[in-house]
Amino acid sequence: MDSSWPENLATNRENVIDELVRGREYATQLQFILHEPLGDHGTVPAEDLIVKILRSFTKTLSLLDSSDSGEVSQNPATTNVSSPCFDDRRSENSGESRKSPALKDGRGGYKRRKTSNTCTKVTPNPVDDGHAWRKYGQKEILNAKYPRNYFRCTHKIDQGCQATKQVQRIEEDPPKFRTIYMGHHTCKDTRKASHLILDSTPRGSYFIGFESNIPTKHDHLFPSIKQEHREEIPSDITQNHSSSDYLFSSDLTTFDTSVPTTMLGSDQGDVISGLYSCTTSSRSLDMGFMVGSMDFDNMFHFEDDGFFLAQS
DNA sequence: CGCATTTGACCTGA
DNA sequence: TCAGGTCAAATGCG
Repeated sequence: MDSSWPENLATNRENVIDELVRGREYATQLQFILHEPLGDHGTVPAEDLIVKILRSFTKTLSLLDSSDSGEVSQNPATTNVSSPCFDDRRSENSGESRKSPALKDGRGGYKRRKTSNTCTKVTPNPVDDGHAWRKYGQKEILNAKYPRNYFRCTHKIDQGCQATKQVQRIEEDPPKFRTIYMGHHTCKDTRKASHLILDSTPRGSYFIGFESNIPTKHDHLFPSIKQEHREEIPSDITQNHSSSDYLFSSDLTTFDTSVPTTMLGSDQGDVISGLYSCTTSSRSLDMGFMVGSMDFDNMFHFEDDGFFLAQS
């Protein structure tokens, strides 16, 4: 971020902050209600709050959109910042556009995605985002020491989930892995939600847990991913920072808050920006929140032009 | 036997 | 033209 937001953006920025603060308040109220679901709040107020929260986010996004935040996307893809998280490129649907009739083996024929709408994350070890991934390719990259690994959601076939990610080791000594998320999970991966709920609920607190810093031996690079499913979140999540990382990024993101909500605005923002560089050029925010025992990721999806309730 | 990974071929965008 | 992204046959593993 360079410190120079255009002046006319200053107001916009204030508005954005204002909206975010408001949204946070709504979320806090909602959290309160969720803790007493049987109270006299009933479900209607909760839904009402949800609507307000969504509206707040929408407004924020549109503000950001209008200001065309020049702060982000100037980062090259090689940094840990990248363009928007939500990936609408999937409309082209890589696999389905195989057309070339004269294919040997019937291979190839896909539409290569453009490098847009991705969310990049750099971590000390391959991440587990709670989703099930299946490796579908590996490629040596020019000028890169390590090959890049390509993963798609395991539910691509059965649920048509279009989420993919690329994982590449970028450093050896302090091990560093760059994970690029693309696409949007449309699958219902109940595993993630249930784990998160189970793990976090008892604590009753909130906190953003990201990377598991448990040093893994990358004997084969992505032990966790290889299993292609579930790295469970160890139940001793308290003593270790939560082991799975719960991203703040497109879809793979789950916001595991475990810090008092009052902290949400400031400190965690730093944490987030340190690990993730998901850019939200507005339209592409897709975050999942863990509030109390509720996984927002299962409730909302942030779509291109707003949000919609995905039900719960 | 079913499913995941490996790996070389193929295709596309720059 | 080439680097990168994806496909799918072959292979391995549980």
